[in-house]
Amino acid sequence: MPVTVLLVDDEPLVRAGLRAVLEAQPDIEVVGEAADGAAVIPLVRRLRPDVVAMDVRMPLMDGIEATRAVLRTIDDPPKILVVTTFENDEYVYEALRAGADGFLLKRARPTEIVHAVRLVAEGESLLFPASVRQLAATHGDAGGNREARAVLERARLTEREAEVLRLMTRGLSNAEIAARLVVGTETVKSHVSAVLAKLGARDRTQAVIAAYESGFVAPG
Amino acid sequence: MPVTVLLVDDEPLVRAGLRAVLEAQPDIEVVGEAADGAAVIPLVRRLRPDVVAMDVRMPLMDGIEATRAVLRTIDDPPKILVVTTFENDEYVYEALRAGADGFLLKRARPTEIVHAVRLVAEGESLLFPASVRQLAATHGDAGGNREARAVLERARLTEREAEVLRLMTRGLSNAEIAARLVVGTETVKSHVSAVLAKLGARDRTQAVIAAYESGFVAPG
DNA sequence: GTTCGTCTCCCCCGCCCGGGGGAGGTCCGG
DNA sequence: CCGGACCTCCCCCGGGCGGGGGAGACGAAC
Repeated sequence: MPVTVLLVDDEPLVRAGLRAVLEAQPDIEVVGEAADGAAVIPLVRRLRPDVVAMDVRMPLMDGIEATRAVLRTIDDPPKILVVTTFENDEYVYEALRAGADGFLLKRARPTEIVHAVRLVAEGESLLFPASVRQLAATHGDAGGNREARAVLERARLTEREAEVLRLMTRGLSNAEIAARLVVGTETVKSHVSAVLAKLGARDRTQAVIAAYESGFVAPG
Repeated sequence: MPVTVLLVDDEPLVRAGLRAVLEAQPDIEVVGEAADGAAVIPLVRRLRPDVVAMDVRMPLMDGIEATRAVLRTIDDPPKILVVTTFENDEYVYEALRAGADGFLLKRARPTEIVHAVRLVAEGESLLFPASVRQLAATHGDAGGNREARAVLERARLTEREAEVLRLMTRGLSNAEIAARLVVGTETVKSHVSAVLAKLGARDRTQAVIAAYESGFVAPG
């Protein structure tokens, strides 16, 4: 069965864009749209979407409030994918606190958008989707770190994946990790790929950054 | 003129190995050997080597003491390249404090050894030579960070290189950095290579790790 | 007993990365 | 005036990396 998505954004253009991108996927179905967070609750009750793509900034009720409302009033709530325009949107931290499962930049490429929807639908948390990892890297606020750590935990790396990530943060290559763990390099590649996917990282460097920024490893 | 090196190690075998590796290079010349730190001062006075490859653990006077002695009593002192067997040798921090310019693991590959000698001879500090970067990553001691930071400063990245490193720590690819700085990707590659060389990093991931471990960038 | 998650390994493939070496430009200081 | 440092760009080249897809083995949970 396909992944069902509810779009919540005050701009019709953005909704149309998201719909076009997502509907192009055979396994994703957009089941509804809303122009404001205030309309979300009844729609979620009726449509029971797997994922809600939620804009942060909306006129009546913003994405943070709407996220809180959904999680508070709906049992077996849908996954919340927060959609934001700006990288340095402090609201994303609010959304994290509110319980959002992932983030998405509006200017993300279609493949990234699709990827993000699938990931959250599968129950994986998107720690550093698209360029939000850059936000984490730039944001000087100390409070943000705690949330990131919590989300990393929710990313639920398996034991082996966590071990591989730890060795990545030591600067080891795939071959070196393989030697250290006494497995084949192909195995390591599998784990590394899993780590990259779960962290929303494009390459091992971004994964290591995510590890530092989230407190998975600490410097010094 | 060639780089002149003085070998200081209590094990003849290690000295022979280092000599063999270094003498194979046309631009490197081993001008002397000593079996203990206690013999270093007069030898340095007489031979005036560019680099002293100094073992840390020696019977009479260890490498840290010898390093302090050399820097204290010799004007225009040679560069000190500390040679150690173990990755987790707390002594390397002592050596850093004492003013050593670089580190070298005995099990490093010949090319790495040669590379390290050339680098310190050129006045570059080896922040994470060979696998000492792994030490920095594992070592939980908070005190170690200050030294690393100091050495990073001594690595003297140019302004442009520092900027490139900063963008690397944001997870950007060479192409993305090029776009950001409005230069060609080949230019970025040059800067990246320079950064890797100065930090003793093998790839951008290790460079980012070094940046975090040294305090060049801080998480959160 | 069957499903599911995890760990393991395999193949193919494109591409970015990093090494090596070279070269022109500016600007500053000796 | 002439180095020297720095920034810029170029070439060639090999290899590691990451994506995609598949598959077998094992133990735990249902």
